[in-house]
Amino acid sequence: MGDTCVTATTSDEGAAVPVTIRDVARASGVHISTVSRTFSAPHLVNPETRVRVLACAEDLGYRPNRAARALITGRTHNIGLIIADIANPFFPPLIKAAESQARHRDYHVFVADTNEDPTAEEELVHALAKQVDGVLLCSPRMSNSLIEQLSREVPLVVVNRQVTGLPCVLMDVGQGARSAIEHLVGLGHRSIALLGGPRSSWTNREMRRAAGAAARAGGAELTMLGPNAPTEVGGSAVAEQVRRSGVSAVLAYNDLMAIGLIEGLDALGVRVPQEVSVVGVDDITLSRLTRPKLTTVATPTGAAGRTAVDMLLQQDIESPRGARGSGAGTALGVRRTTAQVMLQTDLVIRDSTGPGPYARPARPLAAPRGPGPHCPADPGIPTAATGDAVAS
Amino acid sequence: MGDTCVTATTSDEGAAVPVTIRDVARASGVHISTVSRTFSAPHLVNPETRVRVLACAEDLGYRPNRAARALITGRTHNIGLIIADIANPFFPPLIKAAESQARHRDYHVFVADTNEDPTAEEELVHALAKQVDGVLLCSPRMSNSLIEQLSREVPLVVVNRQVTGLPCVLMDVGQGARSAIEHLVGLGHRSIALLGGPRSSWTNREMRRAAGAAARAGGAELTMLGPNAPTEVGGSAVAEQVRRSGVSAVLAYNDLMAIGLIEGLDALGVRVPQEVSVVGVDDITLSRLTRPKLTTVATPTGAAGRTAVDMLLQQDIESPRGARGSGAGTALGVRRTTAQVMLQTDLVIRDSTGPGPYARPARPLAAPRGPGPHCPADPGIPTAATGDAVAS
DNA sequence: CGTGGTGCTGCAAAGGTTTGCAATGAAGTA
DNA sequence: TACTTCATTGCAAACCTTTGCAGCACCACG
Repeated sequence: MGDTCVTATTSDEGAAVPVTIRDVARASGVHISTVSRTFSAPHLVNPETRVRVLACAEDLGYRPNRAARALITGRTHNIGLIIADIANPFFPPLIKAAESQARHRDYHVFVADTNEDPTAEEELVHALAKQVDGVLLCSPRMSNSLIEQLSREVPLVVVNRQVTGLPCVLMDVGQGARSAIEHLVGLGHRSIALLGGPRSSWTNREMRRAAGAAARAGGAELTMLGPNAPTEVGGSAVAEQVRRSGVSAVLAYNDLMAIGLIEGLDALGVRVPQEVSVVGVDDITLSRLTRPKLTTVATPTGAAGRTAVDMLLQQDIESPRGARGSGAGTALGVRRTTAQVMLQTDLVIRDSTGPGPYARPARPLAAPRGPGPHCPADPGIPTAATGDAVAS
Repeated sequence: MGDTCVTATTSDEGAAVPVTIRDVARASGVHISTVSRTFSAPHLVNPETRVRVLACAEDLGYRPNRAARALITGRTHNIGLIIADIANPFFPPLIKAAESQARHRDYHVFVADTNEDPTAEEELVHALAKQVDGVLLCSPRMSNSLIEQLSREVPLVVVNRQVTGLPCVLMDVGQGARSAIEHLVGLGHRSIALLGGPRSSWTNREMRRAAGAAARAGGAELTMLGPNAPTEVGGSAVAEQVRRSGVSAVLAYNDLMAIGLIEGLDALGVRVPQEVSVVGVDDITLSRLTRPKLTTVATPTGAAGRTAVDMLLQQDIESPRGARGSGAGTALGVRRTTAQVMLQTDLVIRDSTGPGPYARPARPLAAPRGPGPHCPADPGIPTAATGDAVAS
């Protein structure tokens, strides 16, 4: 209704003529198996024949049917990518990196969004299992045991979570949280809040652990607030609570929450960083655009995507699915190699953190020693740990 | 290198035992065709048999192989979604809506990112053609003729572009641009710049056309700047140019550019909206978080995603692919129904626009009549034109 | 008792491709 | 000449599922 305008027309149009391997064989006067080999094992066919077949194929617009190929090879050349929330700007760089890496290996990526719902996650893995060669689970919310169980159905690589026996790509948020707390303590903050994320998040647990330890070591008091939804709304919702708690600094689960919190504090008339300092995690593009610009722990999302794809593909190659010839399920334990890769994080100091109540007046705005300040133009993501960092 | 840590272990683990329809048939003592029917045509099998088969299937963990099914039915129950840039916050809501709509219809969505590259776009359509039942082309950058040609290979629905003979989902950016210009003229601006986007974008052409007409009608001068990359960088890059041009207001191709521009102007010491007013297009979440909050033309992205999926599925149902039985390609023109849906846009007035040089001093901050101001909490997206708005 | 209908199930072909094996012919070796 | 090797190609089975057709048993009706 409303002003929505709908125009409809009908037209005669030629339907797609599916051209198969048989058509190419007929056109080039060879057997279909020769055509097949022209594409999947070119070195086995006579160069002359090959060019003839290729010409015919080109001519007819032939493209191998991946479904049929998958049926017999057991490899679809697709990989699934399960994302907790595609609208969270943390993920797009990871997705892009994974897609590009996959494309280089002649793989396609199936992206699915779970809306942070563990049930949807499980359902999605099942649905994808038969049409992909493996699945990348990004920031999964389901239980470890369920993940392990699902991994028997389809090869899995887990991102942002540690599951024993499964290949994992982790970001060192522990180190990141430590740097952040040290930075805040160095600025003279002694009363700090940790704005927690989803309860079932590995990252969340890791941050609590590391931040707690770092606060103790620095003689600061750490208040745990949460769990919260990892969104701006989740952040702005606790602004009042933060103000009441009387802390002078906050480390948020991610940038989105940090930004939401700053908004919320602003609405309450609390100024950042003059009255409260805020640190985020992820270094999403947005964090460079808000006022004040966000101090945050940069996570190497692109590298994580690439590494995860590499680990998945490597794992796949070792254990080809759908073994042929042998009779009934001869599933004698396949020796599988799993690895865990930990990627470095980096504190990026911008404008949302400032001196706290216990700041030494001598050097007012001095950044603490340790993790040096970064140029905001350079995200400071290490290039280490791309594919070749995967040990066997 | 760096601090990257790699841990590797090997473990014996049971490989996935692929359980097929045959296993279920054997276990439940019926023929495979009965098992097949239990899943795809339950009403054709004896209730008793059905429960027995279902029990066995459940027991064995059987799940139909979609690839094999696709081979014979010609329908994969997947749809492809080709996106110009997944990192552009305009798209995630569209993707989410499309996925959710597809899921309701028992379809899965294959998302792919082209990085705004027309060549990648074409390649992707080809690659997807055989493994999906249809493709949603979102903001395509390739030529109309190429799109038409590809549509003979796989059913297509085009979003944010008008291609005759093909089903299209459009957002009325023309109306949006008009409202924006009228808003600016009403505020007393007479010299306005249009920050153009990619040259090959339909939205871009449409905006130029409508904005030009509206400016003429309002007695304002419109300067065209562009083409530019539809990103923050693209926006900040023209800040200097905008300042030199001496305009008092700018309508940007999208919010990302508008935000980038505001950043750029800020760096040059030009204040928004005091010295220059800026309007964006899309109403991405981000536009509510920047300072100043962005005045923008809200586009109904979610509705577009849902509508596009519906149109694709409807089209698919009419012309099932891979007709069986009939001999060689009997591709006698299939009667296909195409529709074009135009979705309404809406001007959302926030803080990045203010009075211009010719503002009437009487009512200093009065918003112009016409499109009323919106409550920022409510994006003001009309709920019209979801699936059922598709005429046949 | 014969006929027709109905409800359920089995049979077998089909879909497009890959691949182990066998066949062919040519070239090389003894 | 006879035997081996090699490169190239064809043959046919296999992958897993769907579906038109036919068979069967059973019931009702005339």
